[in-house]
Amino acid sequence: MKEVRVRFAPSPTGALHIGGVRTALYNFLLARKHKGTMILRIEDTDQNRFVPGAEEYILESLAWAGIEIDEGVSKGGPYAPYKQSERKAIYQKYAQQLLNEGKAYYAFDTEQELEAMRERLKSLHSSDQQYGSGTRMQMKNSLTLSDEEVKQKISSGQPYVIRLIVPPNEDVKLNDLIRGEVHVNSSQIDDKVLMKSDGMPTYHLANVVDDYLMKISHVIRGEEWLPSAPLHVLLYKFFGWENEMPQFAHLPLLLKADGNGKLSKRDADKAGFPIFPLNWTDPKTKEFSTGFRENGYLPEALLNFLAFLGWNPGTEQEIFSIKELTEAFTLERIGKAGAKFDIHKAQWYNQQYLRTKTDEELTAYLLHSLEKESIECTKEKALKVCASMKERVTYPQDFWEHGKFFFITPTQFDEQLISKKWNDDVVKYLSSFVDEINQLSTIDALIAKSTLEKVAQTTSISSGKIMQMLRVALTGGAAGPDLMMTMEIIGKEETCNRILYALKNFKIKVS
RNA sequence: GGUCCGUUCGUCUAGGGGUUAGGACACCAGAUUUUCAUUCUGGUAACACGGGUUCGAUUCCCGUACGGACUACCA
Repeated sequence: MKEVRVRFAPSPTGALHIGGVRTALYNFLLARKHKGTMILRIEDTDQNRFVPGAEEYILESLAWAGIEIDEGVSKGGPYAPYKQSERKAIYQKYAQQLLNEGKAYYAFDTEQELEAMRERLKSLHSSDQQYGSGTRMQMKNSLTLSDEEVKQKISSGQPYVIRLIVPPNEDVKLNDLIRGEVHVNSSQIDDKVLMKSDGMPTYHLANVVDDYLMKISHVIRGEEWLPSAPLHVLLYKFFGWENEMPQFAHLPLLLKADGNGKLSKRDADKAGFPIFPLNWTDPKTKEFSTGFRENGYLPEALLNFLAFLGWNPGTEQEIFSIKELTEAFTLERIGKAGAKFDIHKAQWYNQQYLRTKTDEELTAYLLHSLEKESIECTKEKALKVCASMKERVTYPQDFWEHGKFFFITPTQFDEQLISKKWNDDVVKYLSSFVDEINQLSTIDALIAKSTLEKVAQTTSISSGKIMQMLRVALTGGAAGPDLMMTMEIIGKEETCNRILYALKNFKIKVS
C-alpha cells in the first residue's frame, strides 16, 4: 500500500458540525493506523460565506477532541500553503491547461440568462435541465463566440467563468471503498464551473488539484459528495492523473434522532443537546450555541461515541481508547446507512469514561467548579466528595451541581416529602441523635452509623423510617450519596446545625 | 421531477442461504442499598413489502414502498 495521506478539508463558514468531527476522526484513525499523514486543508474559496473566527474554531475543536494534525494550516508542510484562497495561481494554471487542451471553455452567460435557460428546459419537461452537451451550443461562451469576441469580452473586463466540457453518454465508474462500484452516465453531469468570475476556483477544481498535488491517498468525506464524485473522476482523467487518483470513501450521514432527515442544529436545540464541539457565537447573527466541551463531554468519550456511529469493530467491545480505535479501525467496516444521533448513548459513554478517572483527576473537576463559585475547599474534602459521588455522575460538573450541599447549607427542602414523612417519631429520633452527636468530639462515617444504631435502640424506632428525613434535613433533597459519609464530610457542627434547623422549622402535617 | 445512495429491535449495530437472529444504549421488572445511582438477574423488542433463484431466503437477484443526498459562479 502506498503511503497513506488523508485530509480533512472543512470550509470556514461557521462552527464545525459534529458530523465534521466524525469525518475528521475517521481520517485521523486511518492515518494513524497506517502511520500515515493527517492533513488539514481549509477550503475557503467562497468569499461570500467566509465567517471570521471559524478557522480558529475548527483548529481549537480538533485540538480539544484530540484529533492531531500532522500537516496543514497552522502546522505547515511540504505542500504549503494549505489554505485554498492562497493557492489561486495554482488553480488558474490548471484551468488554463484545460482551456488550452480544449477541455474547458469560457462562459459569459449572466445569471438571468442561465435562469432563462433552465426555465425554458423546464417548460419543455426536459429531464436534463443543465448547462451541458445539450445546451452549451446555445449559450454565450467561447464555443459559440468567435475568438475575437471572446478576447474582446475578456479584455473589456466582462465577467466570465471557466466551465468543463463534459462529454456526453460516457460511463463514469467510481470505486467507493464503502459503497462498491458506482456508475454514472456522464450525460447526467453538467458542464461544471471550474473557475468562478471572481477568479476563485470552485470546490470541484480545487479539491481535485489539491488532492493530486498533496498526494492524497484516500478521500474520506460525507455522502453529500457522492453525486459529484464522478465529476471528480472525470477531472482526474482530463488532467491525466488517473493513476494517482485517490481512493474514495463516502461516509453515511448523521441523522436526527427522531423522524427523518439529517441532523441539524435546530433538532439538537429542540432535544437539548449540543451539535458543535465548542461553544460558538455566530458573529453575524450573534446566535449562541453550546458545545460538547462546555456541556461536560469528555473528548475521549465523544470520540468513542462518534466512532461507533457508522462504524464498528465486529466484536462486542464498546469502550475503545483512541489507541485501540486506531488499531481496530478499517474503512471496510464502515456501514452504508445513515446513523441517527442518539444523545443517550453519548451520555452513557461519558459516564463510563468519567468512571475510569482516578479520584485525584475527578477532584480537579470539582475544584474547578468551586473556584468559579469562589468556594474554598481542601484537597482532602474534595477527594472525599468526589469519591462519594463518583458512581452517580454523568458530567464533570455534576460533582458541584449535585453536591452543593457539601459546601452550602441547604435552604430549599423537598416539601412534598417532608409533609408526607415528617412525624413525631422522626422528631423524637433526630432530637436524640443530635444529643448523642453533640457529646462526641468529632464524627466520621463509622461513628455516625453506630450512633444511628444506638439511637434506634434507645428510641425503639427503626432507623429505616427516619433516614429519608435525615437526608432531607442534611441535603435538602431526597436522593444523594451515602449519608454517613455526608455527615463525615460536612462535619459534626454542620450536621447538628442542619438537624436542629429541621427540628425547628419542618412542620408535622396535621391531618 | 431527474440522478445517485440506502433500509436488521425505539436507537447504534453483529450476522449471513438452514441461527432460539447476537451485543450495547434506552425502556420495564426483580434483587442489593439509608435514598438516588452503581452492581447483579431477568424481560419486552427487529430482518420494510412483493416477486423470483433455491430443497430452503432475513441473507443472492429484480421490482415496489419509504427515507436520504445531490440537482449553484456553496462547500
